[in-house]
Amino acid sequence: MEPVFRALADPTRRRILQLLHTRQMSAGEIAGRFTLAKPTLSGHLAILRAADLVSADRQGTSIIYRLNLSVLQQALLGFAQVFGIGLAKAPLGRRRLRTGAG
Amino acid sequence: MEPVFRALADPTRRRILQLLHTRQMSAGEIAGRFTLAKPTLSGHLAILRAADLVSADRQGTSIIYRLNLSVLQQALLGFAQVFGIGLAKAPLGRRRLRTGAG
DNA sequence: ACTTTAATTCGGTAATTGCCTAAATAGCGT
DNA sequence: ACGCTATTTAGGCAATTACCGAATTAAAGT
Repeated sequence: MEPVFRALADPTRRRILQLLHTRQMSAGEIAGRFTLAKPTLSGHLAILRAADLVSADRQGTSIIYRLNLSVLQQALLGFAQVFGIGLAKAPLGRRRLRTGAG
Repeated sequence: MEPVFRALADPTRRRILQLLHTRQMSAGEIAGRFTLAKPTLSGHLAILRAADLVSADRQGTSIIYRLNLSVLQQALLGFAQVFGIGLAKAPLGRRRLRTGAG
């Protein structure tokens, strides 16, 4: 929980999570969405990995990152509960995917 | 939202919010719950104020801090919604207050 | 084995953070 | 105005953070 909140503190890392919520993505593809250098993004991804907010799997020369939504949910839930804020999984199915070129 | 997540990153500040959820409290009383120096706590409170997570009202020589629960709720809601996580206000009424000496 | 592509690790820098003690500010009672 | 209590501001220090370019590691194709 501590590393999760620490990870969420940075806006770049929150954007990465949002990006990975739409679909899984390679490190390079993620880096391409930002104006930061790749080593910088790699560092952010390492922090997200340490917080278990994302998982990484090598696929050829690429490393594919995906969001661990349940970890994020659990962290938000645990925190929100302390304040009597209820938190519930959304009805199944994500936001509609965009078709065509992004 | 940015300053809120930045504020939530520190465990001391999260504990302060939890403390203020049970009841409002003076700066000194808050400081008494921690082993940190008062100026350090004062700094944390300033950050929470800047994020609008707490409000401060002078009452005599004391300054009474109270939690802005709705701001916390809104921040968590806004963030959670992006991930399709629903978040709802709890049924009215806080955690039972402790009677007697604390 | 060499090259290409993809990502990380290394080494270093500027800015921020969290902490402290000492000093200043603010209100209240005398 | 003086002293007491409560809190913040100021000044400084060590640790962490976010960033970069250069070098390294890893996998796959030639």
